[in-house]
Amino acid sequence: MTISEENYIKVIYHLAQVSPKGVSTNAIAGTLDTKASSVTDMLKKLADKNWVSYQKYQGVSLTESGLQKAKMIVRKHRLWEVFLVEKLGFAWDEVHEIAEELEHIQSEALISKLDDFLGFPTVDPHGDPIPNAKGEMVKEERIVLSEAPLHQAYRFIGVKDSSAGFLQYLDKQQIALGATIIIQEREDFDASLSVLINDKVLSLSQKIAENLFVKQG
Amino acid sequence: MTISEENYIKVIYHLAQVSPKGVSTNAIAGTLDTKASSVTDMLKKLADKNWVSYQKYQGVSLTESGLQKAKMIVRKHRLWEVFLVEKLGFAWDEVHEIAEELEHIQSEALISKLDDFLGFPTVDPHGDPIPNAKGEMVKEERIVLSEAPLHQAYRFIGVKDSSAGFLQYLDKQQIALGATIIIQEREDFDASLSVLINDKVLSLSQKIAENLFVKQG
DNA sequence: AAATAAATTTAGGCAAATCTAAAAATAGTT
DNA sequence: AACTATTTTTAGATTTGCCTAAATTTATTT
Ligand SMILES: [Mn+2]
Ligand SMILES: [Mn+2]
Ligand SMILES: [Mn+2]
Ligand SMILES: [Mn+2]
Repeated sequence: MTISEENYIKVIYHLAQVSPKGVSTNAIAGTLDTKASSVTDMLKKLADKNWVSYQKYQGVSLTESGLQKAKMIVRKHRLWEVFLVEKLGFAWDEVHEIAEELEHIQSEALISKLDDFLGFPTVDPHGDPIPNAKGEMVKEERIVLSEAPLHQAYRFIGVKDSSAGFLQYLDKQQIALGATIIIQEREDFDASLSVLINDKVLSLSQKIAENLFVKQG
Repeated sequence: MTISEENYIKVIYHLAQVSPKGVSTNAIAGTLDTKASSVTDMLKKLADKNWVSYQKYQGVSLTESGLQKAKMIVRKHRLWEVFLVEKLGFAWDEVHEIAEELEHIQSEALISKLDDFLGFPTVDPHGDPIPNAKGEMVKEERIVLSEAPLHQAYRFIGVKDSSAGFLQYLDKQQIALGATIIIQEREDFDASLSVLINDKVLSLSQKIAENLFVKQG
């Protein structure tokens, strides 16, 4: 499998979370910053190799073997992210691009030993689940803060947007994974929230709140 | 710089250690397991980018900037090898191929943090020196055991051949880096050696002895 | 100094991954 | 239902890295 094929498979996997019926050519092109015609070419190739099922004009979805491939790439990506943050001391907003390269290193033995070295982590630095060697992962029950009821204690367990900009904003506000959040008030006008985060009062715009995953307790 | 270009530059660097006047097209083709005509194509490209100086039929040598590039690739290769052995628990005969891929990961910050994490090692698991961020490395004074005088105490500090086969042979004989070696006798007939390694008697063929780097003391 | 052998380069081609421009299919809108 | 806009695919090129076969240059023998 080439690096390019792997990148396509992974993008289709991620986009399929939102569009389970079929991922569009344009959506893939947008994510990979390439042209729709290039995507069409690649989809034919991926279909030939039986990693996606594809019918002209109808979008694609991963086959069982494509799904398995995708999960292994995601597994590698997230394990490397844990390594970069936990062992090398990178900040959580610095690791994505590097992991984007590291995820393509082939060796099975390497990933298995890395997993062991890291203590078999179940989530990456952004709160995303890490598939195990079989592709299984626990999908933690989680909701976005913007839709959570008031006056309940939540724990901040993941980000929806993991762009450097957003992560740096959270750093600046000292909002870190694991923080306790209680919504005190939701403004009718702009849906912004007044929250208590680790006992400090903060105001969060709707844009921010809908990118924070929380769970009860 | 593409992965292919990096592989060529690194091979030219290694071959130049043995042929400082100029590396031949065939030597490169042999090492990279590719055809001479492909090498010629690439040499033109590398010359255009000023990483090698190349004249038809006369072989190539690295330019100053090519040499610097080569050292950085070697640096990455050897640092990753240290990581794989010291942190992940790979054996010294298992790491070369994996490092062959890892050496192409781009991030400067990654290598700098990895170097720090590993405690700024100066040699890799095979005893080869690791260039620092500026490309400087200490070249330890060393000789091959096959040419060393009798009855002196040497320390085993590196291998000339670092193929898995040779390394596994050394493992089997329990000859590890750092071992003390004293030559007791050299056979006239086949130049084989009778040696004392960590106080155990062993017989080494010339083929073995000429692939062991040692230093006095 | 020829003749032969070996090394190297050139010529022409191929596959992967991309692009632009044009054509075709689908979706949305009067 | 017909028209328009959007999405997607096709056609034709380009670049990179590689190949085979043939030509050329350099090295080695007679
Ligand atoms: Mn990637
Ligand atoms: Mn992540
Ligand atoms: Mn390599
Ligand atoms: Mn090594």
